[in-house]
Amino acid sequence: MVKKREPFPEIPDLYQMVYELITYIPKGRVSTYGAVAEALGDKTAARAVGKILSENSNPELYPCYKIVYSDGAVGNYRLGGVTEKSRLLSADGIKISDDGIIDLKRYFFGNFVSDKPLARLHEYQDRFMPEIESIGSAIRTVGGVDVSYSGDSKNAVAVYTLFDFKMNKMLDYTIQSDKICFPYIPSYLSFRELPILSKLIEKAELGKKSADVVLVDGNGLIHPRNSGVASMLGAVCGIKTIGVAKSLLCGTAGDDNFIRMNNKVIGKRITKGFKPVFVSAGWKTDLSEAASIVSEMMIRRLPEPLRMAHILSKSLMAN
DNA sequence: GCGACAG
DNA sequence: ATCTTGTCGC
Repeated sequence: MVKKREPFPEIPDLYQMVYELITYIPKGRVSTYGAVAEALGDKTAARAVGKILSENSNPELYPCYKIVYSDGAVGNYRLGGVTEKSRLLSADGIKISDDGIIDLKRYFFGNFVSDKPLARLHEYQDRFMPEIESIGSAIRTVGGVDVSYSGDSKNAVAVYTLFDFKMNKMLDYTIQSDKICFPYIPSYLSFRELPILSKLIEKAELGKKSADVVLVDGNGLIHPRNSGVASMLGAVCGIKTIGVAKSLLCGTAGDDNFIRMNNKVIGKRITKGFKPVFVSAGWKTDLSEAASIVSEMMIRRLPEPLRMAHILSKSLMAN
């Protein structure tokens, strides 16, 4: 099994797929957010399905009122709330009990035809193997990349800061804006942010503003399939990366601050008087040097390259 | 019932 | 990450 440098998989248009899938729910039946997510290939995307349906711009064509909670509760509806959603369902002949529950045994439809694109991405992550090794030569510069989103989450600005490692001072930065076409789904962050981030890295390299190693706002090895955005970004761009996350995606922090999953160390919790951050090796770095680089550059909670990238991208997005 | 699965 | 149409398990 080839574990690296496979071509990056095609990123599906989940928005369009969700809208099309729900048109196949027969009249008088309902489905659930989880069932639609399963048709996409991963039930954990249920919440993303909800978010996508909440942005439905054509309720005449796409009957999102037919999607209810997994316990049979009617659930939310942007255009008129639960009252309107219940009215539409009743008009289809669906009985709703006094406590607002639909009998899913009777009305449920889940037999969607789909090629399950998320399952394909999941498999790609399963095959992906991060290269973990020592950085080797001395670090002179460290970069930080972060992405900020517009209110509707359709556009984003990413910033790559270039820092002098020893001085912990910013030397330069690079900006990239882009449309965002993939929703946020836990453990699938790569597919949302890699397009904009890889463009950003390329632009920084062309401008001679790239660093020896790049801190990424997200995880590397701390990931259910050890395939966080930091690792994938490193592999795609051929750069050394380190993951720095503000909350723990998976695994458990021990008293020794190491994060373990299935008895393997996948990262480290770093606490320097602030709320902790969770560091993991991304691509062609290892945990101990990752932790020491991050720790040395922490004046505040986030290491300076990331803190500045965050501040810059947020302020640029505002304008 | 409440909290969790990066951003 | 913004500004909230989920689901499951502890």
